[in-house]
Amino acid sequence: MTDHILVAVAWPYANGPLHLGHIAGAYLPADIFARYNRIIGNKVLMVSGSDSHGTPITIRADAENTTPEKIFSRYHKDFQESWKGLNISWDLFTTTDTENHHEISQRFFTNFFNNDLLYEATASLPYSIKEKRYLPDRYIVGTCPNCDSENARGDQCEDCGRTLDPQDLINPRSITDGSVPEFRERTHFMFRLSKFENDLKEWLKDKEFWRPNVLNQTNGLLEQGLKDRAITRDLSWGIKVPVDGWEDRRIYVWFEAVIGYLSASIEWAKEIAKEPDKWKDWWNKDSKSYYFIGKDNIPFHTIIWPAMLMGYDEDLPLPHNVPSNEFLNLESGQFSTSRNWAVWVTDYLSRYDADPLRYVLSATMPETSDSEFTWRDFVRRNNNELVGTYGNLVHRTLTFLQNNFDGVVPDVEIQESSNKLIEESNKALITSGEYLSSCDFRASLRTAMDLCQKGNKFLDEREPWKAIKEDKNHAAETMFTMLTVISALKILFYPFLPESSQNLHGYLGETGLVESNGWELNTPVSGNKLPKPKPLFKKLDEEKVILDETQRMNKGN
RNA sequence: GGCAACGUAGCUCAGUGGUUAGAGCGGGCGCUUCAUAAGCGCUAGGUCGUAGGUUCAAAUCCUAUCGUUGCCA
Repeated sequence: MTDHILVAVAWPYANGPLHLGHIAGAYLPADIFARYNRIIGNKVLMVSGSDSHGTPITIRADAENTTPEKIFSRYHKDFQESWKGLNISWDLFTTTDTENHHEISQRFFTNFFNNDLLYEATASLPYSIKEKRYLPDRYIVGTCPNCDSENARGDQCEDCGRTLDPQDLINPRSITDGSVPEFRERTHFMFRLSKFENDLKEWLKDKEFWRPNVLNQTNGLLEQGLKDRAITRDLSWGIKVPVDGWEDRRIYVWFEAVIGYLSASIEWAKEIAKEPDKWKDWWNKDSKSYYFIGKDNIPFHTIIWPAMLMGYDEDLPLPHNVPSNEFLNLESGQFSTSRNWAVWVTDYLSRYDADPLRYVLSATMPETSDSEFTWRDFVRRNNNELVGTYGNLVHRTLTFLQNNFDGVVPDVEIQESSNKLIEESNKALITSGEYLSSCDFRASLRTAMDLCQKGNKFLDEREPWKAIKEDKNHAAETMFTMLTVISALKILFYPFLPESSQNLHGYLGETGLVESNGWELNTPVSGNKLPKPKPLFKKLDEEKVILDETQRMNKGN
């Protein structure tokens, strides 16, 4: 049966380039999941885009004396390059700065406005007399009332981590000109989030298959009770509030960014599929939507976005699963764009291949707790696991076939002991597929690696390099079995290592794309002559890589 | 301060009530040579953050506490 699967992935904030933490957290698992679903025959729509609004971007633009458009397009370009290099298989990666997205976001706003889901409320907000405008929270700095740090921001103190209001700050001042803001009463629109509490609780009842952190955190928030949220801000960069007299306000980013999942699907239908209604195939109750995000984003996808969907149109499907990941750390520290403690994707790709990174990040994916990327681990996994265990198994098999059988798949009768290994290969495909369906990516990858070890063991036991001298049929039968195992590995590793699998597909004498083969074991065809293979992966010099990369990081690139 | 997740071998991580707690890497020993000196086998190493409790039985459940992380105030 064909399912429609929406793979919705967090919208990266376009105020800095992508680093490995972003990839391990959301983009790689989403891509693995999308590739798996396509190869088993499901209809996948995978969308996201650059989040182009919000104050970090305007702050950066101010600091660099440029425009928000220039900032976000710079990083949008970096994102596009990263996706291409890493083989992230988007159907559409757009931005929130499209006419389409503005229009659909305003449609949500107007719909809520008309259905009494919005109301006006006043709050005391910082106003700059000098600039004659209200300032965003982040534009105010001052002394933290909690820890006395002198550079606390209006939304949060970086030193003690406490969340703040600009009014809490002692000696508040504007970051643009140092002037002291005046606090004035200002009216804004609020979204009646509290109204959806019971419906959300009801919806969550059958979600026991969600990851514990995601489910329990969501339930915890619902137990505490939901609060209505301000939906408009005093900004000039963003989506206009579609109400007369509100021309100088913008819709708050938290509200419009999540709408991107829907607006991007609509854009895809219009611009890419050229069938304007096609998006509906993924936005009805028979489809399933998966939201790949990092743990900092959980409430937006398990409470706010579902509430918005309920409020907007009850026929729209709520998230089926939100397999949020925890965080990836780098060499015992947190990834930090501002402190430049990161491995940037495009920079990585200028020195190394995509598949080793995809492998290492998959093997240490932070599915249940924060995990860690170290260069030593990267090189070791590349050399021992990819090159040594998987790559070498493939290479020793294929070169043996070239050297002793002229590269021709032998014609043999399969023996009992071989059947056992072939059965294992089939079992691996089933088990691994189940893991992928339930978003257990590490476990799926482990299943593939286990089969490699079984293959290596089989070769060692059969010793075809000895058999070839006395009993060529025996060696031939071993090789035929090994070719079968390798073709299973090609499929098992495909969602994780698409490039290597495609190469292996070719070395096994197949033409066309590996994903057209389906998630099943293909028996080699006797008599086929296979091309001369090349190693699937490159071995790296452990000490050299560590030295290089450590220097690079300490220099801050 | 509230909510939530996590804390298990040198390292990275599995393991949610039941025999002597597991894997991969790293260490030690041995075998093998088809292969990118890759592969296979054996072995050492842990009072499962701490303290109580429930149970015939707990890494696994409960309570407290410490630590890390995220969200919220």
